Amino acid sequence: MTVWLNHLIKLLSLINYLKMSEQEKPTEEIIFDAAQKVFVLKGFDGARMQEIAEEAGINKALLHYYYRTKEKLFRAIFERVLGYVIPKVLAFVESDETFFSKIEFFVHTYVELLLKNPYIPNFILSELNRNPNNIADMLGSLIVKNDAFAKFSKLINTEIEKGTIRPIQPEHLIVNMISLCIFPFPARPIFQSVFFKNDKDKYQEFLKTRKNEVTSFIINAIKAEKL
Amino acid sequence: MTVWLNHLIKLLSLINYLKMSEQEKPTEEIIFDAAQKVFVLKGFDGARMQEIAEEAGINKALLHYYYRTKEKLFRAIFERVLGYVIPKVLAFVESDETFFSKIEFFVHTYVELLLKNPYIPNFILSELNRNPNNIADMLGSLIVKNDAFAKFSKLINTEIEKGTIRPIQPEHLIVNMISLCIFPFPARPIFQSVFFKNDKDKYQEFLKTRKNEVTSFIINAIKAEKL
DNA sequence: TTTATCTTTGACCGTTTGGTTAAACCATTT
DNA sequence: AAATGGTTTAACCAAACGGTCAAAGATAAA
Repeated sequence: MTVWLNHLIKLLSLINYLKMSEQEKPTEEIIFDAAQKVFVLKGFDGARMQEIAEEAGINKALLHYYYRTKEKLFRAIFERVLGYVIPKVLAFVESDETFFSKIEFFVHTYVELLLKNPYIPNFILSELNRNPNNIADMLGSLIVKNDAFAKFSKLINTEIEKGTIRPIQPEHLIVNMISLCIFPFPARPIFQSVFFKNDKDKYQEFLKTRKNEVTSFIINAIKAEKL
Repeated sequence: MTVWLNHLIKLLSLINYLKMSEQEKPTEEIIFDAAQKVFVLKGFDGARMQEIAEEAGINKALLHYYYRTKEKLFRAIFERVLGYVIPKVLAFVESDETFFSKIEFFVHTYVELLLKNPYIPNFILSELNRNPNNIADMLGSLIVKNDAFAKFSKLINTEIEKGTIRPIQPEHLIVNMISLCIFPFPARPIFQSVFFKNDKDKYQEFLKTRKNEVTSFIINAIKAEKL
């Protein structure tokens, strides 16, 4: 009888847990999401612990209970964002068969990622400015570990030898690719107002068309001239 | 005799003024330069009025005597920076004879400008994030007034008709040109650590080589294929 | 029911922040 | 030499900030 009751209690507890994991996120995650929202929008200096607490619907003291300081909370958010973004972007090296389709894959995944998370570039850039050394090292280890750059570098040199693309320093090519993908997002307010009379939808449409435009721009820039 | 003395006094006063304008800048300018230095490096939220005062070697109250609030001081700096940067960049439209040399002119002046003022992009981007509407309007009026975009747009379409370049939407081309020039500067800490093992000099050299690399990258990307 | 542990809160603290004020300073004018 | 008006300062202020604390609530075990 007691055993039976015990099982029942455990079952009820399990049901309750499943309910919770659907509706009531654990506090730690609520805080995390709220903090990400505020930090990404306002940067470290502009964000207020009070605002994060309100966004999470909790007391300010509870923030410090889970993440002791503002700096630690920010660091956790920053690492989470990087951990989410970087693998997605590096995947292109292992992706398709031909070199040009790899480039297409890269541009498309990058731009689509930023269409869903348009504030991430500004978030990373402003933190880069606030604290260049720490972050650069952190990023570096994440990327170097994957060895994506070395792989891509080899790919490029192979294509140059094959004669499919003109000679270009791998660093230049990848910096160009990244610049073309990212920059229109943090610079959105300028381009949107100058080119599209501040029409939000038109700029959104413009960003979508860039997926194909930038791809062919890059390929045209590097492909070898026909003899 | 009195007249003679008067002249002498005025002459001495003039000498004194010339001396001053060489060595002792007027306080207002000292403040301005100090504020620019601090704001550009730390952004609006990160900058402290106390720090600006110390940088200028004056009392904090004197800041408020000349520029009543932090917001007003920042705005003055921001307008000055924009007023310095934008005309230099727009000059390319009126510059050389051929279309391709215009592009070369644009890239070279832009990159050289940023080599001298590498923190300006981050400064503008972070302010863009903090206050998109105001600034975008301000930028817009500065550029629209000059009508540079319309002129460049016409130039592009002419070249397309002539068949010297492949069809491309002017907005895409100019966004690409700007992205390629600017982005490596605010993203410096990443690229420098990932590609150059944090070697400052090597990255500086890399940025210099971009002047030619980016120019030919763009031209290759848009020039029409030979039949 | 009691006990022990984890979670949550309101009230509070010391510091820093942007901004003010009244008085001192200083060069001209009268 | 006295008055004037712009400049500079030390001292000060209220508000906002990140962070702490003791106590109340909740939860599950003994």
